[in-house]
Amino acid sequence: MADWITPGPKASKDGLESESEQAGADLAAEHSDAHNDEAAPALLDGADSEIGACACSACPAHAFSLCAAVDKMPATVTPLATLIESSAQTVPARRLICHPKDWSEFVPIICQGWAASSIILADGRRQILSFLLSGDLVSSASLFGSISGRSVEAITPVRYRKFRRKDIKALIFNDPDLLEKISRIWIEEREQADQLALDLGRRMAPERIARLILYIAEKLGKRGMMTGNTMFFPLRQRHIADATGLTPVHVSKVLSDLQRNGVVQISGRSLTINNETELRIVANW
Amino acid sequence: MADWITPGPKASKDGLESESEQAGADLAAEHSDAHNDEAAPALLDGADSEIGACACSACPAHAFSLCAAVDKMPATVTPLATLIESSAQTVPARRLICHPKDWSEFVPIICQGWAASSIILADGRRQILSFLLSGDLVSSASLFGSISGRSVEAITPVRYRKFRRKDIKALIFNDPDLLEKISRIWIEEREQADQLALDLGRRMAPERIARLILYIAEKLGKRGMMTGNTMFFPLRQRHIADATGLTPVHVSKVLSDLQRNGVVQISGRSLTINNETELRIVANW
DNA sequence: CGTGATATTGACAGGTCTCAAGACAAGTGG
DNA sequence: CCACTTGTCTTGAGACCTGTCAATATCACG
Repeated sequence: MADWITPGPKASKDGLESESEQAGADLAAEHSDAHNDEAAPALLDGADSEIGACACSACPAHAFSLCAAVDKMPATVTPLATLIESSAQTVPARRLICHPKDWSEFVPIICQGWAASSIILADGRRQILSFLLSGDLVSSASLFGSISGRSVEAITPVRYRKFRRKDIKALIFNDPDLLEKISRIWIEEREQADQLALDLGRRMAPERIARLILYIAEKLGKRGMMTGNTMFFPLRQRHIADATGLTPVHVSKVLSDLQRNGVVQISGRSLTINNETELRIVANW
Repeated sequence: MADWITPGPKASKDGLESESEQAGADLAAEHSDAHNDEAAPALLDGADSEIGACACSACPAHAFSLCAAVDKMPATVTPLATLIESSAQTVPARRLICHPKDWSEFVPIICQGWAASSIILADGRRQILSFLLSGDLVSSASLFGSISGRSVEAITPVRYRKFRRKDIKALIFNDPDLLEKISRIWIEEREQADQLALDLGRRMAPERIARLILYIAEKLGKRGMMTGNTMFFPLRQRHIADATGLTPVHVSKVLSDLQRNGVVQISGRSLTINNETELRIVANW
């Protein structure tokens, strides 16, 4: 054995194995609905109705996502029914939406709720690569080929769809407009991956956390999901830790600092940016 | 000011501003040539000859890269001459190939030598996102739109080309085979970006460095640029530091450990993996 | 021989991790 | 209604990994 190398940090023992529902899951759903009140409530409970009609027209992120293009597609090209593995499925919080080995044929798209895409090592270390909101693909790369080793976990209760990659791919290759749109998503995704590497490699803990908050606020803002400086914020400190390469304990200390100094305020599952200027200074943004 | 936050680490003072040639640049070129002896030497000095003929046919990474497709393209689609901004250019080591604001119109491709693609902050902190070898694009995303804030720096003397994005893009959109090939590059790139985030966020220094060495060895192996367990290794410890999110001082200590324990051996600009099993244990690979 | 870049080494400091204990909220079963 | 569990958050003490600073050596180069 390599006993002269320094041992790695112990993996967090907060496993994913528990199937019990988390506290606050209902609150999360409620809050999420409050922000997406244009979604037809009928679609939420009767998940398996209407295979033919794409529910994406009710998706708040309609304009950003692939669903829009699928929606506009004349059914003559490919019958829509074959594009959709099943109608939207709903899973409770903390459930895995995609297992690391589950990428062979289908591409999931988040319809509603928050999810996290991450890599999990055998020893339990985990790195969250991105948070997914309504209309988000896990990665645009997943449209073209199976990506391995990625897990997708629901943070709030999540409604999602799975598309058959083969069909989606054919659709994209035959539609220059769609391809153009995908390539823009691709560039944006690449940009975000680069920034993540920069954050993890070269920034201190308060900087990383402040940037994560600002990034999420911006993302929510684009979807009209900010009310003033307040946003629905279902992330556990463990999620923040796994996204920023820190430990939950340290995240707690940094967030306490931020709140003690009146920069942000977190209560329940909502976060308010009280002093955006200061937050940007901390974030070096 | 935010005097209650912990200050960030001082940026490394090893700036890029110096224009003097580094020691060992010629050695690097020599060595590189030794590994790429199938490249016609005439192309190396007479860089501006033969605009019409694509020199990529001599590129050792021919099969991996976009150049192959461009090469096969019938000239009737787009005259090759218009695809190429200028014939291959050669820059000495430590020169910037692409400035952060220089991505408006052209896409660089490395023909020969080693380069590093990185993000550099105003305070000097730098994160290397990838090392580029012959045939490598900086990022496949750059084919579709300008990416901002990325710098590309020559590590050895580098020969490269710039393609006009508009033309390349048209080429790709009209050739399904090429698009398929690009999408495979994309997936691979995404995979590597994910692994980088995992490395930076969740691995210890020896793990990161060992993985970097193994990754480079694998990359060189695919190009037939390994001789046994020995490879040309022009990276300065500063490059390793900037790629792994560490400081040059700490990289030196970890590498010293690795060499003291007979895992690897570095002399001059070449690196030998003496004990691959042990290196993989350290790398957790 | 002075200069600049690089690499090595040691002492020290500091950011983050580990471990532990406790508080709190929510759900469960008695 | 009350124990009990589970998950989350907070706080403190101490350890450790890595960064900072400094001195020195080497090498290439002009």
